[in-house]
Amino acid sequence: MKESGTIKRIECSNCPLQKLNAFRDLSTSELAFMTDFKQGEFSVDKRTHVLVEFSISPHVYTVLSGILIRFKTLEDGRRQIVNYVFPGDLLGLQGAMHEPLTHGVEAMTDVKLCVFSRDRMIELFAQQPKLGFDMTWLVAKEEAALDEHLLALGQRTAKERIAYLALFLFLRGQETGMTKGNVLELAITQEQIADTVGLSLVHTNRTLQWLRKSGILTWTTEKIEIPDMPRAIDMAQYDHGSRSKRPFI
Amino acid sequence: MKESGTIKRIECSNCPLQKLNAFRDLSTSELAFMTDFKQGEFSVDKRTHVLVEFSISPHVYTVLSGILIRFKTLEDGRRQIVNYVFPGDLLGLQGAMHEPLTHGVEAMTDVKLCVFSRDRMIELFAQQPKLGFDMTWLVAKEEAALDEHLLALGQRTAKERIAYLALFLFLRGQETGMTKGNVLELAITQEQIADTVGLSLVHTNRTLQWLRKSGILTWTTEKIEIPDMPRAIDMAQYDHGSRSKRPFI
DNA sequence: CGAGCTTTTGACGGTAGTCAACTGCGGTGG
DNA sequence: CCACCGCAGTTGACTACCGTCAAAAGCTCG
Repeated sequence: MKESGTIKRIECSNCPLQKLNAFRDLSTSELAFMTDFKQGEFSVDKRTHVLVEFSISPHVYTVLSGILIRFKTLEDGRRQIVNYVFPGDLLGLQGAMHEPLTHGVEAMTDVKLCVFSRDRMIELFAQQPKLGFDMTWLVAKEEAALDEHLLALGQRTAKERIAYLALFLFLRGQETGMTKGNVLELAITQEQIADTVGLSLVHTNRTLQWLRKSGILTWTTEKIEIPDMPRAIDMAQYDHGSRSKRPFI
Repeated sequence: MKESGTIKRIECSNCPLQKLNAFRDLSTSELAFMTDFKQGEFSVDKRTHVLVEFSISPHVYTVLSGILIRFKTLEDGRRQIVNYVFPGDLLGLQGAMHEPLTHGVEAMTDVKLCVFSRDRMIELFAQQPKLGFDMTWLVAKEEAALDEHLLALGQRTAKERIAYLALFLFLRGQETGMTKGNVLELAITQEQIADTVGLSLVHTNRTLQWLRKSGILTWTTEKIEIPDMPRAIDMAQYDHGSRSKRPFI
């Protein structure tokens, strides 16, 4: 559990996310506001714990690059990964101002974050209503993703769940330009997969082998490869849903 | 699947939710704005489908009274109830303006809703930034609840899950003044419970009997009774979390 | 080379799903 | 009036999916 990070400032007008066509364009006024509003950048190494469950954080973040996990734990140590955080997503937006976090966040890859002050959040809503609106939209988008995860955990079988998760990660990676062909390079352990889909490590391993042998998808420690997309979608009962442009902050 | 409803207008300053101490007080300016912003009220009967999955809705709602469920379905008919909607909660806030809904909503009791125009939502953010901020907070609050549900489905056993759900419903009912002592009157079928916790109907039934015989909680068709609260909390590994005042719209 | 982590394999047991039938209750209509 | 129906809850028998325990095999790294 390393601790690391540096703070520096770059122009929002050069924000790398602007280039991705999954995100809407910001006006010059919005860009100017964001450049001022932003406190700086924060680079964290892989495996760093960015936010600690039950602690209080004065910051809100936006992901510039990299992937993180959000998770919750039970007293006896059982852990549930509740979602994966991709570039453009918000981080640490808890209900109230000074409440303890209800989940932890850990970087799965090296990550760059934009840092904002939690206390100044209201300024964004006051001065740039459209950005405030977008923020609500972003949170609502994540809520919709959690609905999907709940559907997976509650109704899908082991094979379906893992195929669903592979597709979910692959497609989100694709949106943010992290895929090459039908493969997403992402270091993930089988224990993390197990903690996401609510299966034991052993059963997760066996299910992964089954999916591999069936030719539907190959999921190794360092990458997800989906050679037979139609069959994967079928196996996962995956609903594409609408993939309109996301707002971003 | 009845269809019913009436539209009428009442003053937001008389909003019954204001009286509950789970909600923050609105300023007179905010109340004035809301009274204008609100399109009217919508009364729906128990069992009515308020929002239909995959359809497009021009409205956003707030719950004045009653309880509803949000659910998603798989093509083969499997259904997952993703959350319960209580007074003060938002309804139908999808990401974009004109995207099809990703979940359906059904009234579990007779319900009164406040109706707002989806297209005019941006006005709320522009004219009452604090309300816009509150709206984001509300969505974030629900997201936190979904995180909890995911933890339950992914990590908890059958007994724990059902105890968790009973507590969750009871406590939310308590917040909104719907409980009497240690009982919440709420008509719910075992099939609905099963579809929430991701267990089969038969196993749900057996688990309910086990919890009843153990004296932890009695959950019948028409009410939830929790005679032994400490043991229920222990069984569910329930984390109270912070119960600060919610914003409301 | 050994330490530690991740993946893999085997054996066994238990929790939970499926199938099917039966009960109890309220509503409806012959 | 009561037979009949539909719905919700309950029960039994059987199955199987998945969890647990344990150990071994691969890997990376110091």
